[in-house]
Amino acid sequence: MSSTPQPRRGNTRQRIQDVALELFAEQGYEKTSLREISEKLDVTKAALYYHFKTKEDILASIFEDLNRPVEDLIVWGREQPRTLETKKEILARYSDALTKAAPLFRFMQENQATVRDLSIGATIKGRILGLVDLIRDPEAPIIDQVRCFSALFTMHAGMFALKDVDGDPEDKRKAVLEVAVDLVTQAHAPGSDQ
Amino acid sequence: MSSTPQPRRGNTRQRIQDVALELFAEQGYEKTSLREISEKLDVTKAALYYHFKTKEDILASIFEDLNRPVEDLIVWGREQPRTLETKKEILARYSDALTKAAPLFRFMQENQATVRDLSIGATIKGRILGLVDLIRDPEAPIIDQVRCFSALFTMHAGMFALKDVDGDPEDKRKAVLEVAVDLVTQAHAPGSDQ
Amino acid sequence: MSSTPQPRRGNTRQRIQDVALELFAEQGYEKTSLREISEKLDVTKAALYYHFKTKEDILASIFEDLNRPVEDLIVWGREQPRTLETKKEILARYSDALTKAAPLFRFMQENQATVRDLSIGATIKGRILGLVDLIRDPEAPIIDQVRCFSALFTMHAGMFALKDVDGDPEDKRKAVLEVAVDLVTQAHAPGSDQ
Amino acid sequence: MSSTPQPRRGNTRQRIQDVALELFAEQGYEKTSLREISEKLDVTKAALYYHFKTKEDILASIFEDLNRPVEDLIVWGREQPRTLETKKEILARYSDALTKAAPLFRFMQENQATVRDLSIGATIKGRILGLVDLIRDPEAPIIDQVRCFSALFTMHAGMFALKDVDGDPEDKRKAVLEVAVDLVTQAHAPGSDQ
DNA sequence: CATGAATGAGATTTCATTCAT
DNA sequence: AATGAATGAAATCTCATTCAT
Repeated sequence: MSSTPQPRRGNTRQRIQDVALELFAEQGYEKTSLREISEKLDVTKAALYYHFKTKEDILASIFEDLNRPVEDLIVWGREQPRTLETKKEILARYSDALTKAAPLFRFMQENQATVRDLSIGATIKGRILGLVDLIRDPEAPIIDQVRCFSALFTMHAGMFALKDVDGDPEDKRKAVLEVAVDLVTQAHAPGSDQ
Repeated sequence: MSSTPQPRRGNTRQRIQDVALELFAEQGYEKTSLREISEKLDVTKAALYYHFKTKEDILASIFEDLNRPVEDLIVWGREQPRTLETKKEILARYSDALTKAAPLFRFMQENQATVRDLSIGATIKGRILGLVDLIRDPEAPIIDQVRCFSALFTMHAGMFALKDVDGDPEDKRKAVLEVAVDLVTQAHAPGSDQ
Repeated sequence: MSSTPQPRRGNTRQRIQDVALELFAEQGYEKTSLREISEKLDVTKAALYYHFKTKEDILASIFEDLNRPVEDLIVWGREQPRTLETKKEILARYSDALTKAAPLFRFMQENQATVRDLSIGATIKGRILGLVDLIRDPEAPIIDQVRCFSALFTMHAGMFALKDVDGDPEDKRKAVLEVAVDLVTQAHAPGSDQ
Repeated sequence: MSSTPQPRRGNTRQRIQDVALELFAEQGYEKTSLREISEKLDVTKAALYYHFKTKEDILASIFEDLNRPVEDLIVWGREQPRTLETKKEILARYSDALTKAAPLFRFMQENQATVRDLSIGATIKGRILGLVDLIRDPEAPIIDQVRCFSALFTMHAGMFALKDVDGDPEDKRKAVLEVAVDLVTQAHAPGSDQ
């Protein structure tokens, strides 16, 4: 006896987030239906709505949880002197954050159009600009500003685009970080483009 | 009479592609419905099906048309000697191609998850790898390979992410190209990371 | 052969309105689902959406069609001299209109709370006030204004509440009209309440 | 300590009824969800189920409580001689009852379709017929019976429809009552319509 | 006296697609 | 070259209700 009624554990909310992120990252936000999520969790769709107000809310909650380190990083960065050393440290920490929440960032990378007009869209844009502003100098020549953007793109895209290149993941991560650091270093040097 | 230049005559197919691309780029592929497209064109949904077999087919046809220059570029590139000069030329031509079909590439950039499992997904991946392989050396140290990827990411993302930075678009384009060229140049130099 | 595919006649829109009104009047607006309507018509739910944008739109279209006579009556009434004779004629014509579109008016009578915050709510309120203003004199003593309201309520409610009283429907209709006429006559007489 | 008059103590049942009636009257029965009620009370939905068996039961309990005076009135009326004086008194008392439980009666007025097939539907119909039977004479000409119905409709609808007419509420109430009394007086007079 | 967690049923709506005309 | 009418499948979401604790 007591076969079917599984012991409703208190971690359902977390499990929803986990499964949702997994599917969102795999298939995209719109192609992932709540039915799919609930079936994978073996609960009803309505159960999702007990824990989250909307589908969008599920994503928002995931983002808020997993993006915290980046937020903290920005806050930290703003308090530091704007030296090259600081910038390198920021890149290093960011690389770390990206790696730790890889599925979220992969998702954001691959679903920009979708995410753009979700409620988190504005937030995300803000975070990215916040980051860029820690490493670029708005007075610098355009090319140096591009280098700073490029450093971030490289880290973002590098995480996922290098899957097909073989080599140890940690090595690849370091290589990506190094390229980013190079770019920022060049951008930081005065008269960098002569 | 009939001085109003009734612009429908055989060009419906083209108009569908134009409107579709505009909406796909603006809102994303899934959030753009055939109803929306047909309403903007002032035809019925069924008319779309006279010209295209499926929604996906509309996108595929757009891609095929607008991506041709890139395809040609790859073919051309393969016939050239693998010198730094060639690589620079490829980047320059690619920059040009990206600019000329900006909405398409913006769309691809922002809808990766969607595009990935559409029929064009594999094609796209192939094109990108084809491009990368024109400029990177698979025997080179990982960091140089990353630089090559980075050069391409920079051009892709640079097109759209720099909208908020002020400055003349053509200047920005040149700056982006220069950064990409720098990256490839560094990657090309033997012993680039010592 | 040719058994199932019924010859899609061009009157589906009308049939939807008919069935919808019938069910709305019988069960109320909210308790009538689109599933129910479509099943009774032997079409799919989606077919309803080909003809109407929303559930509310179905009701609105019914209202617009069937309420036209009342609208015309108000227009007509406004052009007449504000004599007792005119008022009597208005009541007579209104009684007629109510009878001819009985299900609609029964529905409105019994679903006031629902209808109130549908898009037609404001319209309906306007029509009723338009009617009242044809027969009451805003300068008259309150009691006479009440008599005018009462005349209208009587006709509205009388239509449906008298079902249980036996007698010929046409006789009942005449009796209701007569009571309404009496009320308005009393209200019209100067010094009616001494 | 404990000076703040913690108002929850055994009165939850009452508070549920109050809030429920308020929302039912404002928005209608179906458009008011138990979630809404419980949120407004700052308790959980499950708490409602501790006090009431079903949503319908909440309404039924409200009705039973607030309709008692009407019930008593009917009982009292049945013991009185069927004189005009008695009828007038009944109308006066009914007017009073309607005013005292205005939200309930407004609710019933505006949600007839809903209430009709709830369990209280039959009860309500019974009460109304009970009232009508105190003032009409089933042997009288139809027109006089209509006058009696009309007197009641007038009181019911008058309560809410006159909101837009300006004037002191108590004055309006008296005017409505007077019209009703007039109607019943006319109905009572033998040979009233010659 | 009440909550936290969940369910089953069902609602409205949207979409890509089809096909006779 | 295109339309009018419809469909089947699915999506998101809401609701009244239950029950162990």
